[in-house]
Amino acid sequence: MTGGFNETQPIYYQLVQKVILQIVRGDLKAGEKLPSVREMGGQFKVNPNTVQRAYADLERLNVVETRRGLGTFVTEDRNRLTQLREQLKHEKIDTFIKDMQEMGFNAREIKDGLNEHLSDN
Amino acid sequence: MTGGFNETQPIYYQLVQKVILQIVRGDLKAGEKLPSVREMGGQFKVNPNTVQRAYADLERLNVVETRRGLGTFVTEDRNRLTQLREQLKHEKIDTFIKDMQEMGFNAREIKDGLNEHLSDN
Amino acid sequence: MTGGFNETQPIYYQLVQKVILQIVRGDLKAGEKLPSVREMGGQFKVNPNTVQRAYADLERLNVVETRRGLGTFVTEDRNRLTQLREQLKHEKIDTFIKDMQEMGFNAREIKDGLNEHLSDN
Amino acid sequence: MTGGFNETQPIYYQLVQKVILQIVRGDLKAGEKLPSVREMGGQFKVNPNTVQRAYADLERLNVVETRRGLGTFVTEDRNRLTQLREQLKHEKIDTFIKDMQEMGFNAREIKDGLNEHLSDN
DNA sequence: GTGGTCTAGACCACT
DNA sequence: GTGGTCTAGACCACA
Repeated sequence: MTGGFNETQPIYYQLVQKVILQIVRGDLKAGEKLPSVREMGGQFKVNPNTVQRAYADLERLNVVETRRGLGTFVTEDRNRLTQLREQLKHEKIDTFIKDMQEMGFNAREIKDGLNEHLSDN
Repeated sequence: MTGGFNETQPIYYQLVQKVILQIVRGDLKAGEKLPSVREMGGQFKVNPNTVQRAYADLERLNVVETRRGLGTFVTEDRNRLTQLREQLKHEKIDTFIKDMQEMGFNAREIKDGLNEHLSDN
Repeated sequence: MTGGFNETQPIYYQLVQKVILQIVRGDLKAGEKLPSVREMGGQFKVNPNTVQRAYADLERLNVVETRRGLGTFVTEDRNRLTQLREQLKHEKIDTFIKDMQEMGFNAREIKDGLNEHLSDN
Repeated sequence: MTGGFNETQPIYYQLVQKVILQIVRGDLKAGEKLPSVREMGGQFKVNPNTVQRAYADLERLNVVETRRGLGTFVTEDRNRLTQLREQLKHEKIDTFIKDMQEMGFNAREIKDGLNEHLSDN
């Protein structure tokens, strides 16, 4: 609504996903500082409280750490970060396979379909 | 996905997906009658208004037809149904590949990851 | 500040503790409905959003469940509830012992001290 | 305790507790000099103002004395120190018993639970 | 009426 | 300036 956000998911949750994606891609590295809640709020035309909520969720996931008066930082725990990447990869693949099988496609069709699309690029 | 979030998708949208899935799987065949709005409302403990909205969306997608006084039926247009199946397959695969690439995985890793998971079964 | 709350702990957290205590005592039983966020907000002279935050935390702890449009309920999972009671008991005892030992008291002194106080009642 | 909350206690208060603990344990003896405000500030990565406030509280409790130009010292009043130890012991035990009883445990359960944990060591 | 999300604006502790 | 908490008030989907 406000700044290029999808409608059905809550904004704070989209922010969570966005940051996780940046970390998994390596755009945000271990120990790196995230924008302040006010900065990111301005950037995405969103209330700082909404960003705050996203950061709180990220902290709950042990993906970021906040240091009082200093800011919010990607965790220094590199194990957590590689674990996160693997976890997301497996989840993504699992739900993809499950969805395809639910639609009635077998392993052969899934692989072939994937190969077609990958050679498109 | 990663945390304990409520399902954020609107219920009517979940119903749309559910019906489409049943059609694609062949559980609901061309011309077959869908449960009435009330029936399905009772079955899923959902307000009939919500079911109504889902059926309206399905009609907009040319997947079902409503016949006044008779009920709602899967379209007789079998081309539309096979087309639907192909369309969903391609969409699913496309977004899967896009998501994986966004996370920084290349074609090789995607294929390998998929093969691992498929051989699990 | 507003309604009989301790100063150093955030209000939402005090609410979390309060509800957990009521559950552990058995004042709130499995499946029982909690007051609505607006009700409890009025009762404790606190903003409904603050209550909302407390309820969200309780849900994260698998202690309550919310049902859309219906309200917030103590979980039906009785195992979780007895587990919670045991967990709190052990945590309480552990930190008590740890604190006493840090202050330089040995097991004998801790037991004796406790017995004195218990016979006071 | 039960969830992943930030430490909500003010830092100055944590310092007060820390010093009192050292005194009660005997790590800091009657008349002994405490680290200067700056030293302790550096040691715990805390603003000297915060340490200052902690020392002021300790002085109010008649646990330390500040001598201008010399520094801050544990009181020479040994009676005050033994009294402090007893006082803390009783407070600790009292609130422990009160908390356990609030959670619905009776004297028997409290004693038994304590004995289990003490024999663990 | 019920919970869920969001905004605007405020105050606090800490650096 | 930074995150953390809280309020007041609004809108939404759901029952």
